[in-house]
Amino acid sequence: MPAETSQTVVPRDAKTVRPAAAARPRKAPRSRVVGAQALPLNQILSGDCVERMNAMPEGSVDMIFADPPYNLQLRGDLHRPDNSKVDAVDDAWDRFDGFSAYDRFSRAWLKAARRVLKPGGTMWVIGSYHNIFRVGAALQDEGFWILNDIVWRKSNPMPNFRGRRFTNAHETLIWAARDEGGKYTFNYEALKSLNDGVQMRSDWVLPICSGGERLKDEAGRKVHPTQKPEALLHRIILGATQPGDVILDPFFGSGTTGAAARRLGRAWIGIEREEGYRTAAAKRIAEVKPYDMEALQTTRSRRAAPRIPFGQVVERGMLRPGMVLTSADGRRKAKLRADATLSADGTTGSIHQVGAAVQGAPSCNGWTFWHFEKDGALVPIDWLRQQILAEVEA
Amino acid sequence: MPAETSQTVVPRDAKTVRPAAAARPRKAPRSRVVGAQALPLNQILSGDCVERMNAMPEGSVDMIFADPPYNLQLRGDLHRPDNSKVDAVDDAWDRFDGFSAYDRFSRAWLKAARRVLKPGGTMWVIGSYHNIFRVGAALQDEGFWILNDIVWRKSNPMPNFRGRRFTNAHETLIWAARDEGGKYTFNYEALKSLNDGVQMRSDWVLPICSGGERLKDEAGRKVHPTQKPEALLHRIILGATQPGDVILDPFFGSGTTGAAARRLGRAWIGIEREEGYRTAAAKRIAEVKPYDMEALQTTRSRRAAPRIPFGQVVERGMLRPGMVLTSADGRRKAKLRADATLSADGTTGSIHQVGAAVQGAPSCNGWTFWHFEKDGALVPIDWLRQQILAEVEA
DNA sequence: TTCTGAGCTGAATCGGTTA
DNA sequence: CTAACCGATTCAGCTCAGA
Repeated sequence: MPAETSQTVVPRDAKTVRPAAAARPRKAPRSRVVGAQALPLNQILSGDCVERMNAMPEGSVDMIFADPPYNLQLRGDLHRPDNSKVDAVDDAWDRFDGFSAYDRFSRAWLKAARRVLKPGGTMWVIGSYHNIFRVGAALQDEGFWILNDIVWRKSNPMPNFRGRRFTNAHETLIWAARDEGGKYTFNYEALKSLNDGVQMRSDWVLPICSGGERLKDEAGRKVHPTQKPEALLHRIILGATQPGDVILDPFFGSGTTGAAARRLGRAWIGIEREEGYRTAAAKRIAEVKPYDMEALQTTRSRRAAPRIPFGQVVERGMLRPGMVLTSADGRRKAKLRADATLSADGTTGSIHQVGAAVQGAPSCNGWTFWHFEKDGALVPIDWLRQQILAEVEA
Repeated sequence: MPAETSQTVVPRDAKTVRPAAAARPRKAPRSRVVGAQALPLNQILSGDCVERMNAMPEGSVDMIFADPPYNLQLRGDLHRPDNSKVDAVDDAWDRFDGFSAYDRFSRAWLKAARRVLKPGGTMWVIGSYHNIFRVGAALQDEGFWILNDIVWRKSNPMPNFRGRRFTNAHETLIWAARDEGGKYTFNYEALKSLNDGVQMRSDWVLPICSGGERLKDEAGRKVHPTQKPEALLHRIILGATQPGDVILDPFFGSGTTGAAARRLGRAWIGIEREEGYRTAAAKRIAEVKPYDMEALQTTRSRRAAPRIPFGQVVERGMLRPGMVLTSADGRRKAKLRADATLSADGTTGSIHQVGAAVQGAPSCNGWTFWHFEKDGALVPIDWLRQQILAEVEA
């Protein structure tokens, strides 16, 4: 793709982006005139998102997805235990001069975003604990009405290498209506069928964006440090918009919103300051093949079988720290501790480790080896796991 | 339990609450004097939590768990599809006049809470999307340093009856240190054990409080509208405090924090305005049987083990100066000198420095990198340290 | 062609002690 | 206070080389 001379980037085949709603024209227009101003559809606008949004007609957009800078405030380098260096987010666009500067930034773009939303429009914002509380409070102050907060539980997050905190395994999304009482779009049935027939919950398990989906440059480096998975946008767009709706992303980045919107037959508008991101996003979106409407019906999410750690049995009070577990024949004994480890014969460790140790065996399935007394009989602790499993699955 | 005449509620057997740290007195005191003021331990204080906290000594509490009112502002009643009425949270204490009143309330109690925290203390706050963004922003403004946000994913949430939103299936906790850079308690290994040997993530799956754990009055009505499950507090207390630490809960409610603290051998202080809750909580906590001391011994991290200098290994003659140490694959070699330094490739220094140098790595744990030959096999020199440790510990 | 193991990577506010 | 130094710390999933 040649260097851009105009201010906006238009995918080569923008004309084939066809909103699917019957009432829409067959050929998607490059712009839709609303009031005196034109609405630039299926294009990536350059420049500052507040200025760009303020130049757009009021009340013209059905949904906004925003992935603003997180204000991470990282200090030094971080190395993995194998001494390799973590490629952290250190871009200039993520640096702010303290909370108040970040708050001013947030209020400015939120105000502009709210102005361009239709009365029944909704907004999605994603963030982490570094910024999401400030953004959430600011959007409430601006008059948005929160409908849900959604947790994106990452199936494959980066671990905590130093062992000083919990693995940061999720990000938070806020779904908000422009106004309290607004008649927003929520495709309850579509999401329910996406979720194997049970209503969609506020926690979504999805992998991070990696593999073939992750945009790379010629040298194999990631194009954007925080590219979002298209599956996340798929669920958001499917649940909160109708085919043909206009979706605006003021922090367009690698263009995931545009790619998912095009695939799902929605119109989109991106705003992005960095030319490199605009170029990569335009190329990416141009290569997207929109789904047949029919294909939308068949999408299903996989649900992995949950793993139940032994610790849950203890936390839930099903076994009491201090009590003694025994083997089936009652000859081996071990004492349960509050962190769900066992201690016996001077060794401590997991149910599996201690089970192996007391037998002098190389390995052991502690779930079936260790028993507790219930109503006068010895019952394997695996019975307790089955109770939890049945509850979690239900 | 009789109606209270005094201002505080003391469980009948408060004297048996015994902090487990060796340095503590055998009988837990009703109060601990710090400076000029007394710290009321294992008691439920009445009245306003801000006033009560301000009457406590500064820097006297190890951990705070706070479950503030959620500011739900429900409009009208909520009915299930079968027309039964949902017993919603609509108590007077949960209504605030708009966001600014709630923010003033939040800042007041956060400021008071931060004052009573020890320098290395941490605070946990739980909330939902109605209030957590405001509380999170306020605590950042007050100087708290967020360590993690944690998602409590409910395995059995109340479904969304109207089909207009996602099932609200989680609540959010914020874990924050009093100050940036504070040396907080985090029992990494204990939590890892609790999670089957993999590090604990920021998303926790736990059932809501129901069944026998849920406090009911004589008529079978729930005593408190938002009683938290004890499993949640078990994990928090086990992970973020030591036995004998003082845990404060300024919104004590049904006393889950006190019950879990007592069970886990921690001292606790509750503050609660409503007499009915105080009475129920005191009765509940009095019935809690603390775990054995032995069960409270949790898996210790290597960080907490006494430090053995490598020089001791040489001094004791376990390794002989002049011999050659190698990496696990045998490719890197270094010669041991009498002052317990190594020399290789022209560089000399500690086991760590030379290990890093021969690999060209930024750092290296020499204990696990360097090996010596024992009975024909390569053994890491850390094995020798373990021998000394076992001897020192015994 | 298919399997296996080594290697790499991801929005990260990721030490503590002694001199 | 800073600086030096010790030494603790990772999970899931994809890619690719080699069998």
